Amino acid sequence: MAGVNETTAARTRVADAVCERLREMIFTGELPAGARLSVPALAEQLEVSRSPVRDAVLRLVQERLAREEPRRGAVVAHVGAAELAAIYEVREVLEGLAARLAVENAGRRLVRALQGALDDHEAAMRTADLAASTEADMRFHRLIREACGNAEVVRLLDDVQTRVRLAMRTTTVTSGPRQALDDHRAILTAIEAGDATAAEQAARAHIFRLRTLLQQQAEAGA
Amino acid sequence: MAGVNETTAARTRVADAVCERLREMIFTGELPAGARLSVPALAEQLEVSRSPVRDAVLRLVQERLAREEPRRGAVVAHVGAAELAAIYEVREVLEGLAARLAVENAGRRLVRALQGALDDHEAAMRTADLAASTEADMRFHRLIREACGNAEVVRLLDDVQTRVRLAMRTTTVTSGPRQALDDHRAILTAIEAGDATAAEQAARAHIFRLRTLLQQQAEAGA
DNA sequence: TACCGCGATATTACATGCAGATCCGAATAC
DNA sequence: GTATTCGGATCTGCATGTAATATCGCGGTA
Repeated sequence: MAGVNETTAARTRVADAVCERLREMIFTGELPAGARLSVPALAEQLEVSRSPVRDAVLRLVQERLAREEPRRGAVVAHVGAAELAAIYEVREVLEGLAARLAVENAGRRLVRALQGALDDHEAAMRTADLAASTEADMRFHRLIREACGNAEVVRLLDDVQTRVRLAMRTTTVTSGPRQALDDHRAILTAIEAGDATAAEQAARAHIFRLRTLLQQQAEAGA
Repeated sequence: MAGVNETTAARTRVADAVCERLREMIFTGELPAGARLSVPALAEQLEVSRSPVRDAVLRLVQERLAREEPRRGAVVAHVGAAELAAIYEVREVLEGLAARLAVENAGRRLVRALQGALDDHEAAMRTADLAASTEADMRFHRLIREACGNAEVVRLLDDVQTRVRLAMRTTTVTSGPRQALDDHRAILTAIEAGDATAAEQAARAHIFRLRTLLQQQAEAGA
């Protein structure tokens, strides 16, 4: 079980560990977009039998991290510009919903946590630490959706974030962190004020701007 | 392969057929909410081996039509009132998005199709044909989302509709067809006028009313 | 009668066998 | 030089074996 149970020994399920490992390999680029997910090859590489690998690959397909090619098995999904735009259209309304619900549900604890994420984000920007900046950015969004009290919203936005991460690997796009910081401030202000409508609008505007930015980059790069 | 390949002989994949058959069994009530999805038992009943049944059950779990009980395997999901409310919150913003995009993308062809669905819906109401009424209702929504040009929206709303159907089986709720008809008319009017904002608002208001209705029924039933 | 331990049964999750299908490359015919 | 066909290797998808383990009924005991 080398390379698998090292990280996840908690669950006794090999298929879960394999699935997690494959996700990791996809996000680190070890398995780039378009790479074939050969069940026997992966089984040998991860030193497990084919059954859990097969289960894991099927799950990745259902999560849209992999695609079933006609008769070539599964390959790592390539999230193109058009698909990313579609995802962002959905993300816009979902983040707006999450922000609105978060205002209605949460209190000062959320505000403090968001302020912390924002501070970290600012600090990371000052030191030009891209990784920390991205982490703080994602944390900000995660805090909001997890405070919204709607499990469906959380699940769908988790899914969105995962696929956006994949798209970031497959296509070279950046999400304009400077604008993002201002946007986040506006969202936090609205949440702090307890203004659900303003929070929804600010969150939607944030994602809308990101989408516009991505479209411009896609057109420039094409 | 009795009872499986009868309906779906096209795809050479047994697991797909089993998955479809299980869905059917769930929606017809042959497998009620909470029923155990025993892989060996289903394999014998459907006269296939355990492998495709296992694959199919795992897929149903991922689609949230089944849930993994700790160590009892999978059971048919029970969509409770709270979960249904959460789904409807999401559905509200997604249907709104779909309506807005549909206005921006589609033309008279869509309007005619929607008018047809509406007419059928009215006719079904007059004859008190519940099944036909439900069908026309669902068709109306499907037409809009499939005209929106965003594959993500289509997929997510398909998912929503599936789980709503499951909820309708598991809990006894009706979606107030009379109000729905008026709502649909308002949506169509906005689409016909090419007013994207009005269409979005009308679609959201429609789902919002349904959600309110469901909540009232849940409270009354509790 | 209520409670509890225990054995029989059944199920999950993983390992492995196997047939059919597909793709790639090489050799051959023209 | 180009097109075609054949062969080998590999993969997918289904079938089945198997160990560990949980569930459930049942009889014994207080």
